[in-house]
Amino acid sequence: MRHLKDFEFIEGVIRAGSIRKASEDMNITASALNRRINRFEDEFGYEIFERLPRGVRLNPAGELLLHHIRAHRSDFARLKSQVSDLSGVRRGHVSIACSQALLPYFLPREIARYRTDHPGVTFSVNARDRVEAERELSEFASDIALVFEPRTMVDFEVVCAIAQPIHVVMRADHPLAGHAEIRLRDALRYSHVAPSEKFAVRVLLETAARRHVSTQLNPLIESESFDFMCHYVEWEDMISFQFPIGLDYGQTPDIVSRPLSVVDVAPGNLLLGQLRGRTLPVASARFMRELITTLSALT
Amino acid sequence: MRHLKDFEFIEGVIRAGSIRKASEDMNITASALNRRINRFEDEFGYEIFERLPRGVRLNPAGELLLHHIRAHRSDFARLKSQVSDLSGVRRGHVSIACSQALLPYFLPREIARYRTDHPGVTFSVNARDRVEAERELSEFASDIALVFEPRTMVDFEVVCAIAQPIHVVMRADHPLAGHAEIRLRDALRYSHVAPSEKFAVRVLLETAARRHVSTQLNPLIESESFDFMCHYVEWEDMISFQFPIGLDYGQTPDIVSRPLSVVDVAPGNLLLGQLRGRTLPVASARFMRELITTLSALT
DNA sequence: AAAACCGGTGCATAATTTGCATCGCTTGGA
DNA sequence: TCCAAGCGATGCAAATTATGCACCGGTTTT
Repeated sequence: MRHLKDFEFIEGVIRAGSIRKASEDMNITASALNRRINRFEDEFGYEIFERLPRGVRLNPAGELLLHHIRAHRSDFARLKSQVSDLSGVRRGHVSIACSQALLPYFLPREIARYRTDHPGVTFSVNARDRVEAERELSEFASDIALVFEPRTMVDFEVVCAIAQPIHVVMRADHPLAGHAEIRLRDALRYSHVAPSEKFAVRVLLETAARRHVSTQLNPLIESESFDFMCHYVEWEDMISFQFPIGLDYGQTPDIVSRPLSVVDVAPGNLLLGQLRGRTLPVASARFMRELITTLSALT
Repeated sequence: MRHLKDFEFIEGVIRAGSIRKASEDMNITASALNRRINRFEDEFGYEIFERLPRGVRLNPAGELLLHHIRAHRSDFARLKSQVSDLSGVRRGHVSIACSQALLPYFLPREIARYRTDHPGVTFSVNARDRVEAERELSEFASDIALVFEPRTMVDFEVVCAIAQPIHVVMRADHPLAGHAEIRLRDALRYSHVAPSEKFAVRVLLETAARRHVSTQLNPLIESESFDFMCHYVEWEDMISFQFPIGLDYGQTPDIVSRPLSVVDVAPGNLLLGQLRGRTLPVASARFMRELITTLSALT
């Protein structure tokens, strides 16, 4: 696409950090690339790079331009997908940044169902924590985010929210398995594994535990992988924590989950969101609509 | 701006309706222009024009592209105004489509006040009816619309709404001037002028009148100019109708206005709006914020 | 003090774009 | 029915523009 050439070169220079390095990456001489950059700045009316002794760096105007470039590129992709939709082709791409809990059961099921109707639509799905997810949205690297309790919310437009109480995951023969609902102080008496503070589960548990001096988290094992933690309890008699949407009901009979009492621990909010004010590509918008339907039915 | 060249040519062709005509307008040969269009369609992957015997016309894909072009151009202008804002220059342009009622008093006062703080900001202000206003927004021809009761609302995002009861405008010695509030059936007993059905005032009056068989509008004079109508009552003893925001309180002592009873006639909604989902240029966004403040204080 | 990078520039060359002439086609009026 | 007018497409040479190469002056690193 001809009119995006300059933008591509600019992004290349940003990535490489210097015009010379970028020129090697992009099959062009440094002098030609240099002239393109200079010409663009001339026409644009403002410098977008600071010239440093060891290369170049975006100045504030350049940061704004970079955001514009990304927005424009994504807009153009959306335009193309709209146009190809006109010609009856059901194509497109959906990129999702999500919490780990959605990876094993929820999203595979949703995506597979969606793809039976839209086999031409491709997906990229990546686990991101709540900070990364928002950054990806604002860089147009992901269309849709589905995360628990995103931390900063300026660019994150919440499209749908559902509450998920934290569940205790344990072997079926665990003493707590008899309860329909588990009190936090009971749970914490047993050996437990827990995720790091990066994750909403841990934050919610700590917040709840701090309400009473007697309750306190003492995870014997910390991990960043919920997959690991939930499987660990199969091998050593411990309890783990996870949101129910990340649990596979009835698939593994020797592992069970029971909700923590919401009296003790506030439920986590699973938030479906996108970049504020952005119009999503058709495929993403359609898939998001499906997600909203499914999530709404969960409550 | 180099990367917009193709877009400019495409818009030129759309305007002219044929490549040859457009080529005359734009200092280029028909053959060169033809090749640019063809090359663009090649790279874009889809035809955007239907070739007709007497010229070319946009196909549906082209319509989408046109919207993208307009959005991109406006985005780029916004980017520039953001960048010039960085360098401390308070510049920019605000374009407004509004109902007639706002032209004589409200907007001049608002704009003048705004410009004392931002002397670098320029304005364009045009009277548009409620259908035209929305079209201008969606074509990026105006940033802000301020109209009574816009008819179709798909692309119109309401940012602020205030209710305005219709006022009766008359000479100070008119019998009705003694009432603090006027009943519709009383008003319609007197000779009156009225705007055409294009205007919200007329629609609201007709709707109200239809509630009783006895009340009926019989305008002796119809006009599309509220300015004309409100001044006419100075010369012949009639009554006219207008929203209070279009009236100049206390400036002309021999002309007075009194509200129609809201029991009889529903108030008109003055709606401040923009194109749905659009991020306005900085200057427009700031001015809109001012408008919201002023309008909110009116209620 | 020298080597390694960096962005910028003059100049010849390569690549692209343009203008001109012309083709084939459809349409509207004599 | 035919012909002129208007349209988009295209081959080819000229003009314009971008590129590559060699090199400059500067700063940082060694």
